[in-house]
Parts: sequence; structure tokens; C-alpha cells
Amino acid sequence: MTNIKFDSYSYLLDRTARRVKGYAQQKFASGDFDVTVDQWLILKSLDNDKYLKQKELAEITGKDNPTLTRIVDLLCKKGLTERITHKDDRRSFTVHLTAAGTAKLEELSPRVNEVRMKAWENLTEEDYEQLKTILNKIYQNLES
Amino acid sequence: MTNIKFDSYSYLLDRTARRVKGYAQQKFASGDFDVTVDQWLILKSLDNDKYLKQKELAEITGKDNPTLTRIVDLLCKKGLTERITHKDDRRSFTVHLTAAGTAKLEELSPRVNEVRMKAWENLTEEDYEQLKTILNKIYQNLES
DNA sequence: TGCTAATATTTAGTATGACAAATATAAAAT
DNA sequence: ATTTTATATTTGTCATACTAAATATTAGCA
Repeated sequence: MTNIKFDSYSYLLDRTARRVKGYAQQKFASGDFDVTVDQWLILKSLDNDKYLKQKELAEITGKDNPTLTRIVDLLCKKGLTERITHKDDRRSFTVHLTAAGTAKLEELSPRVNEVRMKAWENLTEEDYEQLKTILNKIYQNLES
Repeated sequence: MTNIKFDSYSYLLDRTARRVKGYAQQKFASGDFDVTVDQWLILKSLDNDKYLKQKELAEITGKDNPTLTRIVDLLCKKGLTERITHKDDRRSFTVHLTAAGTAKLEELSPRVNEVRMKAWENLTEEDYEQLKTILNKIYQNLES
């Protein structure tokens, strides 16, 4: 018999993820962070790996290419990142942080962590580990 | 010290939820379900409670009012639901399934469950329970 | 070399999601 | 009874997703 509860689990997952993102977005907005949650994710990725092709950035952040293009567009318009033609492959752009982008990252890092923490209150270390494991299993179940 | 890992957990949650929804959406599309995942959620809610005000539907499905209005617009355009002026409150509409909507629900139910199951393969009963508990804790941490 | 297939990015179209403001109606208050 | 306040829905705007198609460039192969 097909089990009906999986549909509800999917809904629960979706709802929770939306609330976590929405809560952060509200705090980002009210705190005048001047970036969205998704834009922040790109900045952080570029802090870890200084020069990334958009393709790689998309891979790392789990965004598709069109979405990534638009987020990078917005970040460039804000002067936080810039596109540089890839030296070996003229199809590609390398994206990296500008000085302003680096400054923004420094400025926001502690404040973002502050905001992010709220969702995870009252969870034990074990909860984190279990959640991580389960989410990764689900992710892999749907791989390609 | 502010703990940096909460930002990654948030990302992991977001990424997983997007993949679960995206996977289902792909199957919905390739199987010619003719509804989106979110539209399906509305249909299912209307199957549980036959006559709901849009406000109530929004509450139940966790959508905001403008989003709900638009999803119902699409469902009505497809002839799967209809809006009826509320008898006591002319500000409100009551939404309910048409015959076509009921038929669609019958037809898709088993196929949706089939699709939804995939994400949860290899998870134990205990995993489900833990996930549910943890997600609900997170949800409540961010309540209003 | 020249042709074909693959890859990186962008553009276009539709749907969702959040927020603010507009509209219509109802309920509360004076 | 009239004014104020609250509620239900809609509309507008921007950002994010996903798909498909367009463009540019590179790589592989006959």
C-alpha cells in the first residue's frame, strides 16, 4: 500500500525551510543588511573560494544557472562582486569579491550568525547531527 | 562565541527542501499531472475540508494571502476549484473542489504518493519521527 | 581542417514567496 | 447612526526557482 504520510513530511520540510529563510530575510531587511539571504550565501561561498566560475558557484550553492546569473547580477550592481573573463575559457566568468564585498562580509558575519542561531534554539548537539544526517540522506535519495 | 555552523544548517535545510519539491515537480510535469506541487497541496486541503475560506486555506497550507490568491486563480482557471461568495461575509470567498477537481484528486493521489515516497527511501521509522520532532521544534522557535 | 557535440552563460516565460498598499466589507466604538 | 478600526481579498513589485531555448565558445572527431 502506498503510504500517504510522505506527502505530509514533504510539506513539513518545505514549510520549515520557508520559515527559517523567511525569518532570516526579515532580520536581514530590518537590520539594513542590504543583501538577501541568497545573496549572502554567494558572498560567503566567494569568501571560501576566492575565484569561482559561475558554474562552480551554482554547484556549491545548489542554485541553477539562471538563478545564479541573476543573483550575481544583483551583487555586481551593488558593487559587492565582479565578473572577470576567465583567462583560459572565454565562455566563463570568474566571480570574486570586491573590496566592498569583503567589507560587507566582515561587517555582516557576526550579525548573520546571531540571526541564524535563533532557529536552532533548544536543539541538542545530537539533534543537529541527526538532522544533518537525515537531510543528507534525503538529498542523496534524489541525486540526479 | 557566535557559532558559525547554524548558517550552514540553514543552508542544508533550504537545499534539501528545494530538492524534494523540485524532484516532485519534475515528476508532476513529466507525468502530465497538470498541477504544480503547491496547487496539489491546495487540492488536498480542500479534500479534507470541503468548504474553506481563502484565509483558512492560507493558514492551513502555510501560504500568505497573495500567494494563495494566485494559486487559487490558477486552479479556478483550470476548472479544478471554484470560488463561492461567503453567505455571511461578502468580503470572503469559499473555495471548494469542482467535480473535475475531485476527479483530479482521485486520479493523482496514488501517483503523488508514489513520487513522494522516493525522497524518504532508506529512512527508518525512527528517522521520520526524529525529523518531524526536530522540524517542529525549529518551526516553533520562529513562531510569530 | 571542418563538422559535430558539449559546455558556460544568458534570456524568456511561468510559478512561488514575501511585503506593502489598495479595495471592499464588517465590526466596534462613540 | 456615523466614524473608526479591523478583516478578507486583491494587486503590484521584487527576488528566487525551474524549464527551455538562444548565444558564444570550446573540445572531440572524421
